[in-house]
Amino acid sequence: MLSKKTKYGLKALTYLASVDSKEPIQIAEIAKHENISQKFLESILLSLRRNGFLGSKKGKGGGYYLIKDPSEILMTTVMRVLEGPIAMVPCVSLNFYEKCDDCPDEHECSVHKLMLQVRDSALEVYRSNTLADLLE
Amino acid sequence: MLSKKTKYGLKALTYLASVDSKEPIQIAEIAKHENISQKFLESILLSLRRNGFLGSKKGKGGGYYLIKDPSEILMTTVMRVLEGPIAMVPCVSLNFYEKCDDCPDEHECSVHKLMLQVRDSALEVYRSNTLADLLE
DNA sequence: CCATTACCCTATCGTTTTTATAGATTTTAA
DNA sequence: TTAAAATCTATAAAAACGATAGGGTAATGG
Repeated sequence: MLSKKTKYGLKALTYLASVDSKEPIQIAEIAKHENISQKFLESILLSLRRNGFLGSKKGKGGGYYLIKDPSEILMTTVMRVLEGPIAMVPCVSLNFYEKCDDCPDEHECSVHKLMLQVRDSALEVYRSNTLADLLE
Repeated sequence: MLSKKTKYGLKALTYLASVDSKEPIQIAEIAKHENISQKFLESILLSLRRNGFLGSKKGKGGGYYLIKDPSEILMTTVMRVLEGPIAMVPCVSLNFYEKCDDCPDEHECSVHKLMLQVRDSALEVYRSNTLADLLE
């Protein structure tokens, strides 16, 4: 299951991209427009800022804004920041690899074999989609 | 993340297919061979039986056995029974559809759009793999 | 009858997710 | 300089879920 964090994060990014304004957009506006808990969204936007997707401005007239062009924001990086590993099992993860403690040999493991294919197919989707692609 | 239930279930199915015996295999043997908690495996095998993948025999010499040929066991059906929906979001699920309560219109939703592609790509993998394919 | 093994129900523990609460800090506008 | 508007920070509560254990019941074979 996709976490709400990721879902809300994607929606917020999409909204910011659709508004296409250089002016910062306030959290409250995004939350209202996307039916999201404002406080929850607050922490999501914060992590998106820390990871280089968003810029922010404090005080009156402040808010969040996209730092890069939507066509340069790949879904692979967004997903990894919001959702974590793209692989369904750590032993097939490119960026979050971890050995299974119950598996003596990965190369003999049927689960490994299947999940490798699933990872690759998901990766291809994320790689071929930017934020701009989700807009229209 | 893939749940351990699914992981263990797949491993158990693979083991039963690899043994290729008409004789029932005991839970304890599967659990030991795959390093799985026996009690947990118990409930997993039970649900696999209830869903038509396995047969069982009680008492001395009892155990579980495959009811169909491994080449006829599609990963789509296995995954749906063990893991649930293949889609990451209910609003793009074929077998477990549910409307999002925060989304006024699915067709306008960027998350929907992306997750539709992810679902289709995963589906293609699961459809093209049977239990027999995981064996070798 | 007795040992073995699957079946079934329930409780528990731990983790993660989601949301809520409360305030601190920074910036801007007047 | 002051007040308001907004982001930032920390905490924790609540809910959901995952994984596992315990103990008893039912069937089966010898």
